[in-house]
Formats: sequence, structure tokens, C-alpha cells
Amino acid sequence: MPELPEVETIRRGLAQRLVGRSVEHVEVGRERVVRRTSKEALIDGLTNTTILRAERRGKYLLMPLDSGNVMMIHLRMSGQVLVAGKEAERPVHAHVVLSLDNDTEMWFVDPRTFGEVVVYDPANAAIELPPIARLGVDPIAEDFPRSHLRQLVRATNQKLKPFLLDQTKVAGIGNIYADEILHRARLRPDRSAKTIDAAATWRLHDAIRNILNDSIKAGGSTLGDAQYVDVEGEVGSFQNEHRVYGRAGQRCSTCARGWIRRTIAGGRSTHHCPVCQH
DNA sequence: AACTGTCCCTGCAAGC
DNA sequence: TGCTTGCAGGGACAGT
Repeated sequence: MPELPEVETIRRGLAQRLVGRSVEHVEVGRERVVRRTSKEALIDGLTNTTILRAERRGKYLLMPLDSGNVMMIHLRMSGQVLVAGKEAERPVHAHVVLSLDNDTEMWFVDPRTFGEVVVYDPANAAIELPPIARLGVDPIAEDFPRSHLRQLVRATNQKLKPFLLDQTKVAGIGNIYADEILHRARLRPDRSAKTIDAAATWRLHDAIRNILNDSIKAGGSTLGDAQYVDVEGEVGSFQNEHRVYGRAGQRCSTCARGWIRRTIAGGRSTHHCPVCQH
């Protein structure tokens, strides 16, 4: 599933393949993916504009345009962004196609259509896109000192897993990385966040940054069913480093003593080792 | 404030 | 074999 490392990998690909390109033509298939505005708004907002930058906030891809507007893409569960030659055969679920000025196309592909594409005016972003306005700190940013995390955990009544998934606190962590981060930090998902001491908070801070950065280096995680790929269609390899996610019933590879347990927290499957996480 | 459950949607796997 | 059912999950939303 696309979380911060996958979205960041895609962002880097878009920075290479899309930035500086002009959009000559836009096609929208399934209108559900432009539901936040409309098919016409997306086509009008993108046609004959130039893409200036490729940015990311949490799991949101943001591409400022020379018109002053911003194209936002959110992949949700099954979204992909691919860049290919205009002669290439489009996937079945290529719901938005941008034709660029160098004979390439950008495809927004999404079988489950939970994802979305929208062009918005950043001057009104807080009105048009409240989720972005409410996003918390980016965990791999320079300006995320461990003191910031300390403040966040002390100020919440959430358990650690819901806390990590809360995009208004720390932006970009999803279900897979939350489990891997808590395992690396040796903390149980159901621990109350505010009860962890300073040393555990530093471990959590290290785990957040190290897991996310290691995954970016590995090109993200590609699971069997999710089919995450980067803009060139390449799979990631961080799934090979997963220690708890998808490993229920297996021996813990960290402590070699516990068995990975799968529980449900907040309606989401959650994995941890009851021996080495406390 | 923070929790739970439901919904959206398709593809795939398991089970009958 | 062919059907049904369950599950995957990010985030919006309603209800508690």
C-alpha cells in the first residue's frame, strides 16, 4: 500500500519525468477519481499548464503548476502513477491520462478508485482541501526533532498504533509502517502513547526515521496483492525487510523467541511480537 | 477528545 | 468447476 516511502519514491520519479513538462491533453475515464471537483475542472485546470515541481506532504503528491494552481494526487489503497511513452498500452484502470509535450503520458491507475486527482487553488487550500491543511509534521523532514515527538506523545490519550496512524500528528505513516516502526522501537501497539518514557520516545523517533528512510532507499514495499510500483513500473524491495507485517504465526526474527501475533486495532490488522515489544 | 463501526471499491484467495 | 464469501486498507463520516 502506498505510504510515505512509496509516495516519496513516486515523487522522485515525477520530479525527473514530469517537472518542466507541459500538459497538452487530459483524459478522464472514471469520474469517481475526480469526485472532489469535476472532470471539467481537472481538464481545464491542467490543459496547457507547465508542471513546476513535484512535492509531497504526508501521503499527498502535490505538483505546483505555472498557472498558480496545484495538482494533488492521493493514491489511497490501490493507486499508481506511471509515466510511459504515448504508444504504450494503457492499463485497464488508467482513469486519468495526461499527455505531455515530449511524447510521454502520465497515467493515474487505480482499480479500487479510492484514490483521487484534483487541481486546486492553494490560496484556498484550507477551504478546498482540509485534509492537507490539517496534516502533522513530516517525519523525515529536517525539522522533526525528537523533542517534537515527545510533545506529541505527551499531549495525546491515543494508543501508540492509532497515534502513528493519525495524519494530523505525524503525516505519512500507514498500517504497514506503523507496525514495523513499533516493532523496531520495541513498543507494543496498544501501549498508551503518553506512558512511554523519554528513552522509549527516542527509540520511537529513531525507528520512525530509520524505517521510513531505509524503505525509501529500497524503493518502498511491494506486497503480493497491492502491486505498488514506481513511475517506471519498478517494484520496491523493503517488503523483504518486514519483520512483523504479514508474518502472523511466524517466529519473531528479531528476538527468535516470540511468535508474531495479529490483532485488530481500530479496525486495522496489527502485528507485533509479544516477547520483544513492551 | 478519542474511540468504534461503516462505507467506498476491486481483485484475489479460501471454502464450500 | 463455479459460485459465494471474506479480506485487504486510507480516510471520511456517523454515532457513542
